[in-house]
Amino acid sequence: MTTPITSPSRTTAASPPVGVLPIAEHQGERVPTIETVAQRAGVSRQTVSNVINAPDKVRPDTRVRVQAAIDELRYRPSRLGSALQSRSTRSFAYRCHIDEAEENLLLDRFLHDLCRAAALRQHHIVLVSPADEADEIIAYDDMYRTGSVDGFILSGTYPGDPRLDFLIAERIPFASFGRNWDHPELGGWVDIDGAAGVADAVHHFWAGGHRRMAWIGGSSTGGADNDRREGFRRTLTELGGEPLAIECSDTIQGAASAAVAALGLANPPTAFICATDVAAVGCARAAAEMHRTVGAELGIIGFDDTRLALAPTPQLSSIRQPTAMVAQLLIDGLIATVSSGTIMAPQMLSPTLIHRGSS
Amino acid sequence: MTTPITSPSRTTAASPPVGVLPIAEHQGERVPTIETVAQRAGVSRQTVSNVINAPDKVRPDTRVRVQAAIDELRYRPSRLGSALQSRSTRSFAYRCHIDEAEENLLLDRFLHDLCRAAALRQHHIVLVSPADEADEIIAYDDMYRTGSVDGFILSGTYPGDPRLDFLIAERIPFASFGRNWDHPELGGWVDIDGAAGVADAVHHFWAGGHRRMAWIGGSSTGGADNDRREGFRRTLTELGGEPLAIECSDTIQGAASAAVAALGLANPPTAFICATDVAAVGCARAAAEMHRTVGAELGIIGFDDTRLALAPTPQLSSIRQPTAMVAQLLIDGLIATVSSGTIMAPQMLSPTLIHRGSS
DNA sequence: TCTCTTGACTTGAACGTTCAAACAGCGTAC
DNA sequence: GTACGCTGTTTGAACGTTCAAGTCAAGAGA
Repeated sequence: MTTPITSPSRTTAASPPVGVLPIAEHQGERVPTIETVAQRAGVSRQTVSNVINAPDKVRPDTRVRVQAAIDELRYRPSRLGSALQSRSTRSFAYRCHIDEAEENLLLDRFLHDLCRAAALRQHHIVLVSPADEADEIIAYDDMYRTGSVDGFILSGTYPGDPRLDFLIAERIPFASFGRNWDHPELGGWVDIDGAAGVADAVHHFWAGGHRRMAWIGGSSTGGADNDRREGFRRTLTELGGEPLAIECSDTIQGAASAAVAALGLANPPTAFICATDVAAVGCARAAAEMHRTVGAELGIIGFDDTRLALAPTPQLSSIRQPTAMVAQLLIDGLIATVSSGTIMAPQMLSPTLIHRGSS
Repeated sequence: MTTPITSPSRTTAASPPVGVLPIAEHQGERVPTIETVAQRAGVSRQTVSNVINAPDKVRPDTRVRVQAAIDELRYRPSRLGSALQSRSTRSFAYRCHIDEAEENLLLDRFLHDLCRAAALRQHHIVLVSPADEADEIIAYDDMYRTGSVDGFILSGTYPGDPRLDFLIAERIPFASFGRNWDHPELGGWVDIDGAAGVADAVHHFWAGGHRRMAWIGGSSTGGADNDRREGFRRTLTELGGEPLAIECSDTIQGAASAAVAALGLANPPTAFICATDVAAVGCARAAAEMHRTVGAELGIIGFDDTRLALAPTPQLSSIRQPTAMVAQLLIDGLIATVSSGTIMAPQMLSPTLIHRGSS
């Protein structure tokens, strides 16, 4: 390469672009349109459109001729043109949940699944990144009114969530990962039965001989956390055990000290069921600090089955949420909402307890 | 609420939507267009357009009249309409990097920063989620040709990265977090001087009396990893020290066992400089296992300054990348590329060593 | 008074698509 | 032999915006 080297600047001020590569469009090369293809194939634009959208309406020989023109010109229909006409952008907005304060490996996975599910249906995910809660609703309103997206995917709903109220009141299409805690009957959501997942874990430990179990979770008032903790309480009480629920900050360190304290009690738990994998890793660390062996005698089960669960030795059992399925159901549900104008039926999915060395 | 409760189904099959909420558009309510506003204000559409895009071209009294109509109707200009006309969607694609195998807290943060930076410039980020590397290029090609986005933001570039070759060859606008390793002089990137960051860490430890330091990093062939490791080697050699570079899998566990092994050597290192926070947490765990106190006598410095660095006790020093700045520069650079047709000038930013208890 | 300029606003056209209606050609039924 | 239907294709219009060109009235300069 003989291009002269532009020495990289180290300043933080934005410097003007240095010209190197001429973008095709700036070179006067026009992107082929449906009209270009039509002329090339000697047909009208509508016939080209039909070849793409309804091939059976076109005589086979015409079809191959048009297809050849499409291939030669590398024509792809403009999403803008069809969006304007069909009044649908084929894209949904999702809030970029990344908050430095919380572990969110699960939502990362969900975001990934969401993209894939959307792509399967020829849709795109557009991110929103509001500064705060009030801004979030403003951003949604703006995106919908400008026609940037057809609807919204939510996650992490909670009792009194203003986003749901807003979207329903404004009659904007949405689908949510997380039930509508206040009015589940309204639908528009897919959720995981967290209480059932925790119940599985309790039964598993009970069958393994554990009689004293502790719940360790965040102090969050979120609906999902309560649901899981209550699942723990109820199930263990039904079995005749005495539930111990411990609140701690949602960090490895916070859970670790809480677990150390619990293990120091007069009648310490022999098994921990955790609201998140973060808390579970904290328990594992506490066990190490107290020189206790994790496994049959000291059980730990996490939640979400993220990569974190694989970090300790032994690896941690965890309750896995079928995020890919959730994503697919939400995308399909939201597409249906957009086209039919009706909210999707609610769906509750069951999580799966993944067994590893810690239980 | 008296709406009849639809019992949530527990099946995994997608069920048809149950109607509850009529979407506004399906009720015959038309979204206001520029024409609606024009009629309401008794002016032509172009005047409305001017009020929005060039207010100084409109007489003040007309302006307030039109603005009142806009407010009353809650009119927002259609992004589709203007995009079609201006041939620009004001959106960029970014690949959803989430791979179950790797820790990516840094890229999460970057994604967040990217959204914010884009929003500041009235742009949106659209996600791509390709199945594999070949699919990635196909997806880019598709998105660009269909006019779904104006350009691409890349991250995690590496020597021989086919994406850069493709985008340059096809003359598609892009900007990359991570230099063009093969042809840095072509520009189009913003990167962090990883070697310089590591050099800072080495100097810091050297000044603190450490003479034997170890580098712990993944076995990745990525450009950034090599750059950082070589920065370590070079700096320590210049100071007269003897560098020890250890390769391990990029997991907490992998780094921990590598660090345990290193600490068991005849002439063990007294400080670890790590390619990622993941590796640094592994070192901290190794120290705990070997009953060594992290701090002045056993130093650890991580990379990326993610939440992970805050998990151990003491918290870990880490080399922080200014991702928000990178995001802003890339967005501005890409916007300039789209409008001018020239690739942005390369920019190298310096990372910052954040001091905490571990060094 | 006539022309020229300026400011304020309007109109036509275009961006790339698809829906709906129109149309041509051909075979079939009465 | 006219009417009808079917198939394959074309044409007009519309989606919502903005650019470019146009109109029209008022003020300035000669």
